[in-house]
Amino acid sequence: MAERIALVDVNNFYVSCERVFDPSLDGRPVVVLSNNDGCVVARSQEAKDLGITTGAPFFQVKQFGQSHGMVVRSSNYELYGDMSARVMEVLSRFGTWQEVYSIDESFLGVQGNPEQLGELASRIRKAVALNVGVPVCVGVAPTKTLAKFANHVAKRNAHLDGVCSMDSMDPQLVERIQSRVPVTDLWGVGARTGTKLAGMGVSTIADLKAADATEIRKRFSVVLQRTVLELNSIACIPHNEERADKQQIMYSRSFSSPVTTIEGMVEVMSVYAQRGAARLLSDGLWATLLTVTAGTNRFSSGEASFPSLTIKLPSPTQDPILLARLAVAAMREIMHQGASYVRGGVVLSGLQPEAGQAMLGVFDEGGAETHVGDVLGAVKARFGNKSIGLGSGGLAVEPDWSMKREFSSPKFTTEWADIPIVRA
DNA sequence: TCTGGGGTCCTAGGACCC
DNA sequence: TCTGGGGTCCTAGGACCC
Repeated sequence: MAERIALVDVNNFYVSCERVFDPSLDGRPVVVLSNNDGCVVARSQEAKDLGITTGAPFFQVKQFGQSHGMVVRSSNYELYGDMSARVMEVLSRFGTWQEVYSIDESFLGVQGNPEQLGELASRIRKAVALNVGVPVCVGVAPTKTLAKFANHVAKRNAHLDGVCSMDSMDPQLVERIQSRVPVTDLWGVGARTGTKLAGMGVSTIADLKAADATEIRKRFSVVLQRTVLELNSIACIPHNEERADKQQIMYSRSFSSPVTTIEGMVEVMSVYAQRGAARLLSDGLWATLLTVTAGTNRFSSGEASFPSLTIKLPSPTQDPILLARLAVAAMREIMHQGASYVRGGVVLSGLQPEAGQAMLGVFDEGGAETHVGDVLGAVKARFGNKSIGLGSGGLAVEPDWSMKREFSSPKFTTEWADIPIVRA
């Protein structure tokens, strides 16, 4: 009985979620766009086959795609978040431990002989398809890095039926594959490191596996050294089943049209700070640092500018009034007269649990304001995000910089009015 | 006309302390 | 004229991930 790690992820997750509720999308090229309908962030296999790349600006591929029958969706994070929770719940039944790694990926602790591991991987796949309706691939190996690699192999070889368990593979075959796959396809090796490695004659996974781990650490970092060890079946990336405590909360968006006035950015900061405060409240956290950022268009000619300012909060807080006021004041300080901003953001960091502050709160003059935050949060939870807000954050009408979502599907699973009706 | 958002971890270097 | 060494904490920046 060997201890192994399975990496399960959903194929083309956002597209697969859309397909569950609209089967007419099956077999067609489908893309899902980023916020503001800016870039392509997810593609169906058919869209990949058309040559549409991740990150492609939508306006550049729109014409071409649509002339090939491509279907476009704006991102529907309410739907994807809910579908993700369902997938993770199903996966949790199969592991001795589970680490949810991203919205569509999870590591699982699994055990068994080679035959049992292969069967388990197939069962996982069937269970998710049956219970949630989305397709997954499963990679099983002794380390996280190799599990990611096995998953990569499962995805690229249709005859494997979405499953690859390294224990059942001929070692020579593994070696052959590793000597063909570029090192930058590996988890943890990006473009920068790839270039530097190429200069040392390391271009495939097999090359990196054969490299001297100590030397790699000297020239790169402990991160890449771990990758080398993991390729050699020495597990050294720890798993944290407990979600590590959040380090920061960021609310940052590009605008659907540029903001050029101080009043405009003041409005943005007020809204964004309140969104950030709402997340602090729901996570039970206080912030001690507040950063505001703005940015001009980095693609247009001329000097781009990205002003930002971090301030230390007078005391740990989650108070939306205080945060909005300080964010607005900070933005007034850094923004340039006459600049045309296409994005803005509020970052809350130096986070600490509110529980530790409960006793101090009694002596804290911010106590009354905090109460307002609770009320705001409760009203929003019950009547929706737009039901109440402070000052310029309480906008009854969408401002013209607010997000564009032209092709959104309904919130099939999280909104009563949007729940699909089935007639038999 | 139009180009995402939200994170993590590691390292180097400076400030400060004894 | 000589000008330590070890430690911690913080921050900025780099690299990576999905």
